[in-house]
Amino acid sequence: MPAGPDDPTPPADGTAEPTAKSPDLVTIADVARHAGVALSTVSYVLSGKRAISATTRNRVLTSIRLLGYHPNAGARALASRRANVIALVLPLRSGMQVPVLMQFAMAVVTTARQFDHDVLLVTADEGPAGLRRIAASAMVDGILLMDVEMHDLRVPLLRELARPSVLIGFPADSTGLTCIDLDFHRAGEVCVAHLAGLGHRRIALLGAPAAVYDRDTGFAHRTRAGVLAAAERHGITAVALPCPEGAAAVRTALVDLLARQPDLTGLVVQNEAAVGDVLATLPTLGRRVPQDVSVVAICPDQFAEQASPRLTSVPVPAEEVGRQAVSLLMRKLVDATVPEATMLDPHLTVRDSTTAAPPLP
Amino acid sequence: MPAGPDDPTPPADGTAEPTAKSPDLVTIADVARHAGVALSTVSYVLSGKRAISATTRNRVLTSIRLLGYHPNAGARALASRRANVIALVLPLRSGMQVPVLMQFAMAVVTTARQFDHDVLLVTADEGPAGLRRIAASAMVDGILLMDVEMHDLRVPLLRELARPSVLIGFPADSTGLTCIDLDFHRAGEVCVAHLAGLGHRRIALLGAPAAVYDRDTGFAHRTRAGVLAAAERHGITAVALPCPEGAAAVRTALVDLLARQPDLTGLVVQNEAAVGDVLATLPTLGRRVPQDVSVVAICPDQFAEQASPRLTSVPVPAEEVGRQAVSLLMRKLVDATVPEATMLDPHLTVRDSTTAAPPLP
DNA sequence: GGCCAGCGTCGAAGCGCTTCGACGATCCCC
DNA sequence: GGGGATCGTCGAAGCGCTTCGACGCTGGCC
Repeated sequence: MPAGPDDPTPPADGTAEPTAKSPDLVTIADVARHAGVALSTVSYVLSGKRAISATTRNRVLTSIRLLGYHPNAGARALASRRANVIALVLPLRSGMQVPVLMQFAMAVVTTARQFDHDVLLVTADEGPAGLRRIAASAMVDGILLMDVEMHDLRVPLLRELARPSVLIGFPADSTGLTCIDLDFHRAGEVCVAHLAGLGHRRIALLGAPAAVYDRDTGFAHRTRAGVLAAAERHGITAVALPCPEGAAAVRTALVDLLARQPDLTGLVVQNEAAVGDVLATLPTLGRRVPQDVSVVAICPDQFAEQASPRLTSVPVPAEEVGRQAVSLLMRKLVDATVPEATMLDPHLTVRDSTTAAPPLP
Repeated sequence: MPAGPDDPTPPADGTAEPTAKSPDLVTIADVARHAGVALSTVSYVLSGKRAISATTRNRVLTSIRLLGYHPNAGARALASRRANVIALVLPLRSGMQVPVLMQFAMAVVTTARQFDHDVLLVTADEGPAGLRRIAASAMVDGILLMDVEMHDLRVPLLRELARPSVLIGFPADSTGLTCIDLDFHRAGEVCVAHLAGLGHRRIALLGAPAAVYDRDTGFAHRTRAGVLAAAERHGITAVALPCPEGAAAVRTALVDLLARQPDLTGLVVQNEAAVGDVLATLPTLGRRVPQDVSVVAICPDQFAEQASPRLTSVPVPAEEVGRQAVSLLMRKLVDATVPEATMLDPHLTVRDSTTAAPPLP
């Protein structure tokens, strides 16, 4: 038991038996009494909002430790009008983008804790009403919204909500909002530039499943736009197709694609759930990777490393986005002004799945 | 004027149209005044803890709607000693089991909302101290703990914590605790029984990555025990190996396995992240699935359906576990007694990856 | 030596809600 | 027709904390 995990200083006192069963029953009043100071003094020790002499502070801190005091969150929220909790709104549908989502969520929780905040998990299926409830009940101080669509119903609500929020992803109109994301337009361009630099002249983008485009999800559209723009600029031809998930569906999609573009030599894949199957299927269609077809993926590094061959990729920096999103939100909570738009630069890592274009037949 | 962002103007009574934007400023007192009843009456309308005449109730409800009233969560928690929030403790490490985790988390949130509770997301990296903090601060009414290890430090803490909890997974000693999980021992047995029934005499289990066994994670050990026990009972030989993730690592593992067991015809795979690669690699090692080797997976249905060939599998019923875990916790919150152990029955779905054993050479 | 500044501490007033006991009105039954 | 049982409503007392104004001290300065 003395293996206390992050207890600043465990029971300093030989005999003390503060472990007592009594759970949340120790209040600030108990601490004050035990330390022989006023209740408000304990509060000021905890918040640091007024100067307290070192002597008093130590006495209070000792009592706190001895009694195992933890401030009651509800009372604190009520009195201070700060819950020290932020909401993280995730899309309900599981399946798509899951590992990235998870990485992101974990980064959010970890970072929030560093700011002494907790995270309330909210699913998108409650829609705008859910946001309103969470905000109006003063349950959270701020809101982090993921998987924002271009024409998201929740966006106008957020604007009027009078609670700070940060969006992951960009809606069509982001004025007055704080948004952050990877710069997917540039990510698309970077992939194409890499392929073009290797001499590829006919390429394709295999993107998210069709449903994601239909839902008007920003990142998918932006990547496609980036790919097509860069292709035009480099004077190479590119087609962009959605890409389903599941080995069989991927095969069908590839067969289709190769029928349309038999002399295709470069592929950009933005679908982490499908990229493994793409790699496994291409050889069975007579296309070795990278000798016949070079593949660039937009996916988490972890996937790219584990694939075979290891994938040249532009990683989605989920952790970085999570961290920065929380930081932005925290700055807004203490009402610093923050930039409206933060676009993270894409970085392409060259691995084994791309090489110089084969000589023209 | 009603556009005032956080104008403390209370409904001036009479003619005032308090619909205003003012966010969390409408309190139960405003509602009471607007409806012309006592504050406590509004509270009783909301909680239903005392009879209220239909007339009064409707008047109050109308006022609530008109004013856009939402109870302040902090005040409610303070007064009622119930936060209406449960904690969901997830393992920090992303990567492993991610889609199952996500499915599970979503089911938890959705179910909790049906019970009018919200979910606080906690990562395991704060360890026991984090649990203690969450519980002692009365921030949550109950705790859901995932990814329990056999000898989990948090388990003894939970026992003494005086806050209801439900564990997903079984620690070595689960007395006094409420636990729920798929019955992995039987899941292992069911897989073996299926293969044995098809005439397979030499099989193997490819399990979780070695780290998971080293961490003493219950489900991995239990499945292995179930597989080995059933194999013995059926008089067939079985070996159990951990299975790494990533296409290249999977290939190595398979090559090893086939070197050790060249006449192997049945495979149980309990590693959703690797099963795709297993299927893709076996043919390249001269083993067609299912003609030469039958494969049964323990993985989410979604994976099994999308694989090629479609996998005979025992699904991990993540949603069901999530739902039931929340239900158990809710029952404990109103202090009903609940069963200590809930083991969900495994169900094997036959698809295209298993078939009768090839004739002996 | 007396005065004015902090400094450190205290007491009390809420924050918005739940809940308990009280108290008129009804209603029913004998 | 009167007495006791509801029924519906109200007022007030907290829940545990933050924060504001007040106040006694100490110390530097003229």
